[in-house]
Amino acid sequence: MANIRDIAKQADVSVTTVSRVINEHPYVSKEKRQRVHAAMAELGYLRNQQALTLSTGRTQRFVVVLPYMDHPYYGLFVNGLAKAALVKGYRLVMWQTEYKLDQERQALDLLRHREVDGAILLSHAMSFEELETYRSFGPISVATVGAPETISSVHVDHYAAFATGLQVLKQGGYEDIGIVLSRQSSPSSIARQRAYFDEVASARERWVWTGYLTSEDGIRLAAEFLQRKERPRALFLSSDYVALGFLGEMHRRGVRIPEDVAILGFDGHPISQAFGLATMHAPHEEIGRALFDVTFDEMDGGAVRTQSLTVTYFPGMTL
Amino acid sequence: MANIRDIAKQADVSVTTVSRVINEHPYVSKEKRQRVHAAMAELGYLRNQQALTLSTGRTQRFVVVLPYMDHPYYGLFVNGLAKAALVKGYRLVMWQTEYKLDQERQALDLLRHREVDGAILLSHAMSFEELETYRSFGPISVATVGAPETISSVHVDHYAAFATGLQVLKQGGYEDIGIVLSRQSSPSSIARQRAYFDEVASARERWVWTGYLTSEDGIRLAAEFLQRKERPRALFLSSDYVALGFLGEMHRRGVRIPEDVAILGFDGHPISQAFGLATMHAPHEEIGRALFDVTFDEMDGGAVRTQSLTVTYFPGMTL
DNA sequence: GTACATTCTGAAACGCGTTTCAGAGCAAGC
DNA sequence: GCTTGCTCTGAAACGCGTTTCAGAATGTAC
Repeated sequence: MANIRDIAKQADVSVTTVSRVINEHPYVSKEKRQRVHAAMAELGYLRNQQALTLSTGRTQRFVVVLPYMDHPYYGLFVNGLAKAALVKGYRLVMWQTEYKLDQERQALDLLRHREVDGAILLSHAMSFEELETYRSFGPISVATVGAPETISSVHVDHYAAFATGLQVLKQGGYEDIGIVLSRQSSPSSIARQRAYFDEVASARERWVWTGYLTSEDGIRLAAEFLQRKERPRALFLSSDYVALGFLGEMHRRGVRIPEDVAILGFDGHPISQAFGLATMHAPHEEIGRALFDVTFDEMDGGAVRTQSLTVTYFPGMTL
Repeated sequence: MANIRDIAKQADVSVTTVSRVINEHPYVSKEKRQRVHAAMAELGYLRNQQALTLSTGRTQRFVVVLPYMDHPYYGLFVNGLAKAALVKGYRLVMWQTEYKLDQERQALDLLRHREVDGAILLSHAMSFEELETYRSFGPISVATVGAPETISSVHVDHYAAFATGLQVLKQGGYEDIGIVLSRQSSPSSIARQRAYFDEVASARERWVWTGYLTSEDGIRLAAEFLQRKERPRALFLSSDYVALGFLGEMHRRGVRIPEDVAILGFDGHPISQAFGLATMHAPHEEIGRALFDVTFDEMDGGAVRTQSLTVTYFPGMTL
């Protein structure tokens, strides 16, 4: 493995000159430039990224923190992140946390130890107070709501999104509406529930289901839903995968959708289209892209930004 | 940001001693050890991972190469990879290629430039001959079949898996069977098609559909399938997501499954269960885990390994 | 008392590219 | 002819932790 000093010796120039050639600095004579190029070709020179990183203090990496790698929901964001990272020549280090605090801390320690230039959290269990303690080590951006002003955020306006979805249901003639949320105490769930109570007259505490994340949870929900004596006429589920699990299981049990119960999903996964699931399409890929860009800009002294994106209703046959 | 030399000065010892304390080398007197610990605490010392990497030549990172981040199929592998990486304190750098050769080359250049210690390819367009040229820069493992003996491989035995699936269909009384594959020229597709021609008497070239990867492709397939005058009685699809897209769209069009056409999927995604899709469950997470381990072991002088895992039939209501 | 082993310590070199600084050579401007 | 400014060059320092090597101090064995 030839290094920059070997090249210098071979081309009979200084290491400085070699470095200048590599970085296309103008002040190198044509002749020496050629000698250096020849030497690099001859010895098969490859720049050592580690040394570069140590020298410049830039790793060209961001850590992406997310609870589950195998939930398609995060794939949408990561796709956007990856595309934006490619443009800027950045690498993404993925960190799966399963919402465990020590895992989130480990991920953020990458920032403290200068292993990455910034951190992007798609979802997190950590409080913003604690998250802020890492802020001095580099830019931090989140896809969640409620971030303090030191932390950039690009997110769906969950309150507005849920309000819109509920209006769609109301306009469809549904009055008794239940909602299905993911983690009970997450800021997004809180905003969604707030919209529910504000928007729906018949809203009741017991028609709020929490703790549903996956299609398996959707299957479980179907059983639980049918056990209730009194049931809402429509369900607004905060995840397409839960909605699809619910839909499939209801179907299997011979329950008609939307005649017996109407459902509206959330996210806009491609697979939802196949089953005619009505859903609120959220721009997750776009958020991923924007999260990367804001983190990148902040690294170069850009301002902390908060951006709130809106969702669009995608009609389907389930309501 | 205090460095090791600052600590040395503060504790009035040499940098060597500080390094020894950090690495828990036994030959440090109790007293100096305490002084060093005190100095580290006082100055808030954090070890610079970059310097460590430059010095040891180990990055503690692998690059994971995959075509699409947002296809749930890869999530299954990555989940296994992430779990194994966590155990060994390794980081995963994700590289999305969209099957573009230049992207795959860029990813492997990380290996050449010593930005990562190894490369794990979940799927790739690159030939094994070209892939082998990167082998001298570090361990390379693939989840695909047909790797040369210098490259580790952990994969599903696609021939056996497809043969088993076809036998399941035959035992179900289906004689006219069609197959739906992903990329036409991929080694796995070739093995699958081979199993098809070997196993099914009525196998015909025109009942092989190729180029179907996503649920959207599955929707498209439904339309194409119904346009055919002559049709097989059963379809074996090499991806659950294609199968689900197909299933949903057929349903929408009023085609009965399995009465009009039976379907068998492949992968064993959780969502398939919700729709009662019969499928061949492949141990993708397990493969991810094994891929990490084999790459890791190879880095420490372990042997190149080839491991072939089998799939299991998961019954459903679609055949 | 001598020989050898063990424990402890630190200076210096190493991994490798970038950056700063000082200086030389040469051309243009007055 | 002299000053100013640009072009070009390289030595040395820097980022920071690890490792090698030499040496000192102390303990144990015969």
